[in-house]
Amino acid sequence: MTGPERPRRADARRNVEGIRRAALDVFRSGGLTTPLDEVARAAGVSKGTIYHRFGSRRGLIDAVVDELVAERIQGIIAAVGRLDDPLARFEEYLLRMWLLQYDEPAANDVLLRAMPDSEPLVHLCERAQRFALGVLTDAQRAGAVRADLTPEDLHHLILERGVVVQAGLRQSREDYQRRLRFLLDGLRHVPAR
Amino acid sequence: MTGPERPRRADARRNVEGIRRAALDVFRSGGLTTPLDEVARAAGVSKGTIYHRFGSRRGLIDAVVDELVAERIQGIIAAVGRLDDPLARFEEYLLRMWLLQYDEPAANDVLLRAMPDSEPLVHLCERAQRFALGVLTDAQRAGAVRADLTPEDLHHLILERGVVVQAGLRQSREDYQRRLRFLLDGLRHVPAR
DNA sequence: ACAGAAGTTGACTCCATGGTCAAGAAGCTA
DNA sequence: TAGCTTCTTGACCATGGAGTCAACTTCTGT
Repeated sequence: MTGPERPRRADARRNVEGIRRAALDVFRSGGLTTPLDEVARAAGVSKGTIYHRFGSRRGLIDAVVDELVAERIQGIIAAVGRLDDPLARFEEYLLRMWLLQYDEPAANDVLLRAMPDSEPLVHLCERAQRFALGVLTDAQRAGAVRADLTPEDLHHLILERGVVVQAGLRQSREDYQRRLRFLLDGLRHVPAR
Repeated sequence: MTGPERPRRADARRNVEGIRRAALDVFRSGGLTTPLDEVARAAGVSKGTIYHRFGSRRGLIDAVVDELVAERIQGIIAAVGRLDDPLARFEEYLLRMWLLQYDEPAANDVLLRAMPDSEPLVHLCERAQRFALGVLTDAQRAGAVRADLTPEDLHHLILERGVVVQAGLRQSREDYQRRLRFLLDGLRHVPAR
């Protein structure tokens, strides 16, 4: 759609790259809502330049989201895809998604808010969701996961973790992980009690 | 400590009462962080009056917190206290706290932020926590709840729900409740698997 | 080395919110 | 009802972040 991009001036190219780097850095540690002034400062550039180059906050996010999260999620899908046991696949998928959320504040923002109109993101999320659906139904068919768990539940469980992490209730990674275990146990098939 | 309160003028008394009512109303539906202008509007009074009468946002909250949440929490403690079965007590306590959070956004704010220096609140929270500890250890002694669940976990599980509800991920009360079930099931004693 | 295009800047506007205070309004008492 | 005191008001200050733009700076091709 966009024409053959007439070449930009050298300093412009340099800046765009610098801003991308800075954004990755800043967003990774502070989430997608970090003030753009900070990105600007980190890139040694003025806020105006960011707007000039990327149009808006969202533009910048779109330009960076792939490297920021998409790769990680694809990595998870790939890794889980390599497993055989249905229950292991199910639990590993959730666990890895949840830990990604803990490790990268930005991942939540992506999963939570940036979605509505970032094309590549929507695509990615759909893909993940489709994958999750497969994992879930397999695990249920194998009798490893409770039957009343719906795909929406799964989706919700992930969003929920995002919110929790984002809120910054102090908890060490170990505690976080231990508590995820509680959750997972609650999702397993309940033999008649 | 405060002297015998020389009587206030009639309009002042009327306003204080009106503001309290309005605050209850507004905070109930919007949480404790709702702009005070809204409270003022609802009370048919100017923002300045609120500050004059209550000193600060926190002052207003303190003046209202009891009627807003304290009673509800005490109600829960009382109701659960009447139950006998340890597991039922445990689950009922959590369930009711969680539903309270769903039903009243303000409850979260109370549990989450207002705490640090509101005396009555601190007191109440301590009481609830002590109660929860009893419920937990009883349930664990009875072998109904997993042994590796700590009191901190319990506390955290409640805060967590608060955050989730506050974030306003759309979910009907039914879905919310159904998902709580997953959580509770994950907390039960796990017979050797 | 210069003209003109491309790029950058930072001060500016806007908006929302918390909180303050001098001036004016209203209640109370004699 | 006058006069004193208590109250209320709403305009005002401060903060902090989003986004804009006219003026200035830096490239680049000739």
